[in-house]
Amino acid sequence: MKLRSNRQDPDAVELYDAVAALVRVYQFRDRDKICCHDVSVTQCYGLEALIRIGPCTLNQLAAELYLDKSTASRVVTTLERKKYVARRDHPEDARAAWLAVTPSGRSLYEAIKCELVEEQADLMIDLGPEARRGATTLIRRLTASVAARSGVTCASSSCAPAPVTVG
Amino acid sequence: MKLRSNRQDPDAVELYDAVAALVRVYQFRDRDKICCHDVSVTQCYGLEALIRIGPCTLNQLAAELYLDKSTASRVVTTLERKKYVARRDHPEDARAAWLAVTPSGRSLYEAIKCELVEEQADLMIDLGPEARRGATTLIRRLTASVAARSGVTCASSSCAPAPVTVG
DNA sequence: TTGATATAGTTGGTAGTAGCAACTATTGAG
DNA sequence: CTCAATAGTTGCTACTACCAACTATATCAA
Repeated sequence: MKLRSNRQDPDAVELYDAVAALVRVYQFRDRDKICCHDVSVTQCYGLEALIRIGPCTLNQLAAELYLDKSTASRVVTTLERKKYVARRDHPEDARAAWLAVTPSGRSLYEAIKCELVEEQADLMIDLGPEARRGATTLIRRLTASVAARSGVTCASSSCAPAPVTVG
Repeated sequence: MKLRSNRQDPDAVELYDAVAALVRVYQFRDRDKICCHDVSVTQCYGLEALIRIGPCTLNQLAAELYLDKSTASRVVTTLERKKYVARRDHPEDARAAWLAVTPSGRSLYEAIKCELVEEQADLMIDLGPEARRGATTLIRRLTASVAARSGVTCASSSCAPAPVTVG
């Protein structure tokens, strides 16, 4: 593990600033677009996760969304009330729920995604062709790196009592 | 304006998926790290904005954060209660507030940023040297593109009354 | 089988996020 | 001076998020 220094890696500072700005502006865009429909951003993420991983239990969904199970439960409750998700009995475990997107949930998500992708296409016009390729690859790699480190809830270098983590 | 088509640009779909994943995983990381300190993610963004643009009015802050002024007001109220921000009288307009970060607010933000940048440095280890350069540039360009289009709250191609979406 | 323990999910409680609408105070224009 | 516009605050509603406590079911062990 790298020692903490007052003088930080300038590349890291730049990348932090860049990603922070991107995340903020995307959060806003998502709020702006997604909330025009019947759902909030979190609800839309929930729908997306359920479509991506298929029918699953609440705990699986919560893990997928990096949320507490109680929060996930309430998100599902709202989506259920709006008829976009159905809670059924789990075939093998009577304790567990079996969450599935309804047809109307699927088509809502398709509509939202369609609009967002179209926006994306519009703004890629400003990017050169080789940049388009590179951007996706880089962002994926970055995401993978963050995700790989994020399993460790609060035990990493920062927050916790005892850092002493791996390299 | 481009016509909506059933067959969407595959590059755009890829980039949308990649950025969506990045945003989600960053939101989680931010929650995880920032909330170990005394503030929420939104409060931290508020602090960051105030430091970045300097003392300003509430409306300016709200615009910077893409938030409604009422939400911004409450965020400031919380930051004020925690002694990280001070509300003073505006020198020229008696209606307006003059928001300034306190020394303790500044040092809290520095500490948080320091940790996040360090994380960033850690995960850049997984990126090749040329990728590091490229990533920042691309993400900046992408952010600028999104931001440029985001002034248009709900008047763009999307949100409007009648989507007539695809199958 | 029964009892201890673990797991899946829900619910209560608290704090914060977010927008709209209504309101107060102040400014600025005519 | 009066009226419209603007800056901020507050009431309201819905949702997000966590922890802790709880119910029901499952699983392991004796």
